[in-house]
Amino acid sequence: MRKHTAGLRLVDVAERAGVSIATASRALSGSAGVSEVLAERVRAVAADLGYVANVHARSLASGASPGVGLVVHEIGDPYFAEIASGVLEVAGAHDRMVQICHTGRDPYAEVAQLRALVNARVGIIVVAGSGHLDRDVQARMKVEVHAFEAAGGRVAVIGRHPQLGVDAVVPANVEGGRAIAEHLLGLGHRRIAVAAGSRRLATMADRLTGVSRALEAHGLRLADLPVVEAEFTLEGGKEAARRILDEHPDVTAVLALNDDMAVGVLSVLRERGISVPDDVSVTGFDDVTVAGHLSPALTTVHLPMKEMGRQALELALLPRATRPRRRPAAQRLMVRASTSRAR
Amino acid sequence: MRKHTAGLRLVDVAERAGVSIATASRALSGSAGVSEVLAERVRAVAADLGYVANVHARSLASGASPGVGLVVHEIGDPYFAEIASGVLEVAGAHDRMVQICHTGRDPYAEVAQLRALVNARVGIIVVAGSGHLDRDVQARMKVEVHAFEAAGGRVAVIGRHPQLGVDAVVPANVEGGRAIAEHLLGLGHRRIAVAAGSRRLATMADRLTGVSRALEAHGLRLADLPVVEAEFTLEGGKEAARRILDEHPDVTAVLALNDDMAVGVLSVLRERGISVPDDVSVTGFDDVTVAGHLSPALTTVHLPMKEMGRQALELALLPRATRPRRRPAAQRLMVRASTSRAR
DNA sequence: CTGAAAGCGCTTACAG
DNA sequence: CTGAAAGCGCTTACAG
Repeated sequence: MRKHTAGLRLVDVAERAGVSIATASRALSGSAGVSEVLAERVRAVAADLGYVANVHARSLASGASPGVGLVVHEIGDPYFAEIASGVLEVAGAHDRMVQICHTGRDPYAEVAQLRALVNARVGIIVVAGSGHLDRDVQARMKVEVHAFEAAGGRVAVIGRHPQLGVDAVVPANVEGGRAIAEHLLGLGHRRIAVAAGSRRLATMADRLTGVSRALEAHGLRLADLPVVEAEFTLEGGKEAARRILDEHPDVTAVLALNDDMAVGVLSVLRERGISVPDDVSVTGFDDVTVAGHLSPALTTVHLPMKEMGRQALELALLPRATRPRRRPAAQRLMVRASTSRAR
Repeated sequence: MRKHTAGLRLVDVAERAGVSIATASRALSGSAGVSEVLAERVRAVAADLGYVANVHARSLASGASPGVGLVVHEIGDPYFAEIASGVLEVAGAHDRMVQICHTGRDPYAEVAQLRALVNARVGIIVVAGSGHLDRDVQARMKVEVHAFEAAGGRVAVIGRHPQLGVDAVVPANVEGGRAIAEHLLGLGHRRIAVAAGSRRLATMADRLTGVSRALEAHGLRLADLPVVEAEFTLEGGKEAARRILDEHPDVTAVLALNDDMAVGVLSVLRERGISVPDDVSVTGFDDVTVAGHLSPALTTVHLPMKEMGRQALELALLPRATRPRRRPAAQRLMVRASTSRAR
């Protein structure tokens, strides 16, 4: 904890400008009811002195806070780092600070972080992690979010959050899943294994739904394919790949449901001397910046993460609408070097 | 801005516990001078009610703030994202929120962000961006930092910040530069081009110093090599690579001074059909998570970014020492597939 | 050990 | 349009 020594206070600029602190306050916050002459004088004095209002005093007195809270699963992940970049960009343009929280992919940690943010009295919260399909998690999220909104807070989420009823930026996960699966099917792959994250995540469920639809269009069923669940990370991808290769050595393609996992898959394949794409094709999802520079360059589904971050904060900056807003984020199939015709 | 409706206040728990708010406050903050019986009763009531103190009121009254500010160049960069991950981890363990700021690599923006953080009344600031060699920038940084420290704030930096005199985590940039250059020289490379970021950054200067020393040990001089400056990013790497190839088509190795740039270099080389490492060897610096999974896997210098983030915050969490503390962070040469004997 | 009271630095009805 | 004053929700000397 830090002790402030007394800095410059509103009284100081008020005195110097020869007005009351009430007038000074109004002039500085730009509220109506001050003559332009006085307002201008006060502002000049403040600028001259380098005065900046104490956020805590201001927030306490007004009950309003300019802070924005950002909840991510793991900031070290490129997916979230790129989203955060977009959020920071917009926050900067609006002179707002962003407080960021990790959840470590634990849905209950997410609820706890949400509460911490509410307690920190931020005015806006952006939740970048995927929604969860677990009823209990949903219910808890809902409690926090509604309490926050009831108190005047604004929240926007990235991804589908069932039942939450807040403004959302929703990436085309279903379409992306379908597109990437179509791509593999079109190349003649039938023995496809899926490296997936937790199926309890809405994002995961949606991507799998897309994959399933593509399969059905080809007379196949997702249930007949090995779908290996692991952590939604590079390490998780490795683990999934090992299980896939051990249990289903005849697969011709591994469809990983995010790029991190795909990188892990590529890594295990390389270790085992299995050539990509000659022996096995591999795909990812997200198209993080490095995806096109991997070995081999990764065929994946592009999602505009940074733009999604920007849009989410922009939504949250808007006053609340009567019905939750929904901004779709388009996907785009990126065919690169990690896929080829089935052998 | 958000309007709070009245939440639970300290009075509420004090009343319910049958004590004064003074006692309640002391019990909850764990300060001495309350009987254990009362303290326990108050804590039980607070927990029961789900009471959490209003940070703004607390900060205003006590003059102390638990917030930590983190300044990075660009959170979308894996280097900074990984550092941020370490910072968030430690912050979480200490129940502190972190406010994060972008500088977009503009040193003056860095100074401005620092000031914003000071105004936001955080108690701790971690500066993750490299120090700058420009005198004017240094002086301004120093002013902000000292004002902050004088007011009781704690700051730690990552990287060398000349003249700043604060606790620092200092990566072995000189040694790393020397190691990576040694590696190339050992492979017989002599016509080496350097893809560098701004030489005004201390990090860059240090890495170049290391390179220079290695060269001298082989009777060469950095001044005789093409050192191309560009942005310290993937795009900058591309630009540098183009200039290097156009102006010095005979180089046998490109030594990029961070991984982002190296990725850009690899990308341009691929475009032009130049084989790595057969025609040209390429090296990076930092060893971001994906470096080992690039095409080809990148020979680079490993720096423990996440650990550096952790250590920086841990330093800042310590009370100020009489002399600034210095935690070195070791480098490690990672030889992978992007380098081979000079042709 | 406990409490009444002042004070942190602002904002905002309420008067004028 | 302007100002005196109350109040936001805490902490912390100061008394007892």
